Amino acid sequence: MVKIATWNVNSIKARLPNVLAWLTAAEPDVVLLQELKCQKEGFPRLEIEALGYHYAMVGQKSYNGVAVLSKQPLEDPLARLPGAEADEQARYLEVTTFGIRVASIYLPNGNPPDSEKYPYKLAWMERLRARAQALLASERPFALGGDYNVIPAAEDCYDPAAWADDALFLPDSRRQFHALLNLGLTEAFRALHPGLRAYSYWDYQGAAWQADHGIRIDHVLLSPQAADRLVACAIDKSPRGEPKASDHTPVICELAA
DNA sequence: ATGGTTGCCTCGCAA
Repeated sequence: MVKIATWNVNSIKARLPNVLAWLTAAEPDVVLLQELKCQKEGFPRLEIEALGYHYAMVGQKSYNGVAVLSKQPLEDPLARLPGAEADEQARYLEVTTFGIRVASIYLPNGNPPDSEKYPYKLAWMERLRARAQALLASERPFALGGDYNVIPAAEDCYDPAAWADDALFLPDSRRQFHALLNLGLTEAFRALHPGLRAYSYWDYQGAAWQADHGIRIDHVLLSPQAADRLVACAIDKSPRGEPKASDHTPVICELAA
């Protein structure tokens, strides 16, 4: 069994005690982290390695930044999403571990939709689709996990009307997300829990956590060869209720060995 | 009701 988790930690430095406590309790084999908000030298590698994890990361000052932690070594890192060589935003890291190709994804937020940020988001999603297509041709198991900044459907949102004009829920965002799935990928949580209302993000503002005003935007997409091994997928709400929590909580899936 | 929360490390921006 391989336990793969994804978690947007909203600053690895601010979140370090929470992250270390959760790794110790949940014991995931592979962890995809997003929004590190630091460069390589600021990454708390000693503390992570002390828990038995190898790691790879791509950093950026103050914004973005993604990492992969694994109980086994990481091979063949790809530190950027192909298709825009001038793009300096640290939002993509792909490695091989446990014999599985995994990517940690921090998809652009895209707000406000009338700014240049929205076309950047859609173009980034098109690049991701092209990358997924190339990976599918390998016919090997892979998992693309992270903060997709997309609410796939109305049932993934406490109040769809409140999000109607948001870049996370606009039709073009959802269309592009479903185009990705339609390549033949399996969205692990929804595949195992059709119709279940569950969220992975609650805004810091307006007591959203206490009111359960959440959205489900953190996803793990599996290739057919990985989906055949999928035995469980869950959202672990407990870290969101801790002091100094990230606004996101981990999503975990288990693949048979 | 144009509010409110968090993190970065600037005096605003991004989420």
